Amino acid sequence: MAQIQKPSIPKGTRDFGPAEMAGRNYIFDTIRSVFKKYGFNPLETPSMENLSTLLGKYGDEGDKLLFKILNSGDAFADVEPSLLQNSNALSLRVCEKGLRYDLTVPFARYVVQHRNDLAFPFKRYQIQPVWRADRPQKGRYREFYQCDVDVIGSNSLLNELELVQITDEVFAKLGVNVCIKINNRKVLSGLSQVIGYSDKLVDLTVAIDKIDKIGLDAVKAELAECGIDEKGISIIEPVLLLQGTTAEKLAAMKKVLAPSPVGTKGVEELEELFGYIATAGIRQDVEIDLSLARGLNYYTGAIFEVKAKDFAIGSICGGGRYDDLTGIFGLPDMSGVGISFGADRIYDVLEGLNKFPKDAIEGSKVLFSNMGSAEVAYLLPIVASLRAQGINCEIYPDVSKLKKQFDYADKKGIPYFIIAGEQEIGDGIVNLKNLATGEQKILKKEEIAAALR
RNA sequence: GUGAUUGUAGCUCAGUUGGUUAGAGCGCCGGUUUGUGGCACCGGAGGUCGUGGGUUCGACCCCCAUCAUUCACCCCA
Repeated sequence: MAQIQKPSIPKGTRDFGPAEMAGRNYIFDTIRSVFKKYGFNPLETPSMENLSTLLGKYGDEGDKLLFKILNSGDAFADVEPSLLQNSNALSLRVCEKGLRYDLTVPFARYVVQHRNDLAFPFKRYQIQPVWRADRPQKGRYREFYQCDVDVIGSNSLLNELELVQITDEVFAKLGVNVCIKINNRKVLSGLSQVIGYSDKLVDLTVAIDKIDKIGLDAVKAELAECGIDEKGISIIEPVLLLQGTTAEKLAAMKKVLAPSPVGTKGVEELEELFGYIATAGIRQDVEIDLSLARGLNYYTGAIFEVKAKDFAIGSICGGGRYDDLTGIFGLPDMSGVGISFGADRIYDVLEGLNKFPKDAIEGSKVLFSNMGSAEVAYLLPIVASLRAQGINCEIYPDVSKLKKQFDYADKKGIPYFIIAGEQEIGDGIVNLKNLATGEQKILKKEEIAAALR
């Protein structure tokens, strides 16, 4: 034992034992049930995609975080020696596949490939793991699950509303208070136009996204570093500091963005969406957050982010509208919008706030003792009959001391234990013990099922 | 990719200016109780102190390297 290296799993990956799986399935089931309720259908795509499908969709930063898969066979067979100096070019030469980085891009690829078979607007949900070669830390894993809902082929902002409703309902069911933050990329574009730096949109969004973390002054410094002049910064500043009601925020933004048609469109979209939201009876907090930018390159309209109010772990959902994602794959004019629930972070939130229901583990209801072959023969038909009635139960497989069998039941959290030895067999009965109270009952075979309900 | 942090029993951790057989709690196994668990008491197994070098009469402790861990930044679920 000491000689052998302890086995391990790769950095940023995890095993999920029975206890974790109970919690995870509770989350997946809850989310899935809401997705279905809104008319979304399931989709699964392969773990790996062609690298060409993935590259360039997530920005430079995202490209670096892609897990690439070495070609099978002798991948390096015909590699020119000069390539060995350039790891970037080399990796493209020897890897033609990569692990999926999110579920949205594979979804867009799927839609383009199957465009003739789909009914549009196409609504699908997808719950699968994704992989990112990030350095792991709290709430960040290299393999984690996303639960995506997307509608593609409709420009209506009712779709955005539906995503807000879904988010609202999911977190109501999970018992978590969240804040749903909404922004619009067009507003950000408009902002960059208004200050005369429409080419600096990405720098602008990256900088103002940080305002919560590093503060106004640091953001201004970063903007200046990007080459934006004082006049531009002074135009942006009041917008970043917007306070008050949604209506007040919208009015102020409208004013600033008036010179920009795109920006004005963005404000109008926000207005319309918040108009819907006001009438939809949303219970969770929903607010406009201009500092919300989101790095993913493909968003063009609404942007969503959800944070837990009572637990610090970064965002637990993110999404937005993308007008051109399918265009990259050769199908233009197909706008989509979606949101992704981060199941692993939601798990951490539920655990941190102690919000998992107590009965999440659906293990055996009763354990049957094993006191020998005659006793087992007597019990097996009873076991089978309970199972036929939908009661989870098991029989201890080895003949051993009752202490050991009791311990086993305790550890697995099985609430009842049935003892049947010579005495019981003779009388055609069974001894049912409630392990929590210690109470014991003598029951006829037919009475067992009723006693367990 | 950048900056830190930690690495001693299955788990959580002690280990005094470097000194002989490296400790505790929990867990595990056995016994008190050969058909009645949780409690209690008694006993036991289990570690080449992450790995590889170096300094030293002597290293868990100091130095270097390496791997792993955790956290923060970047970015994100």
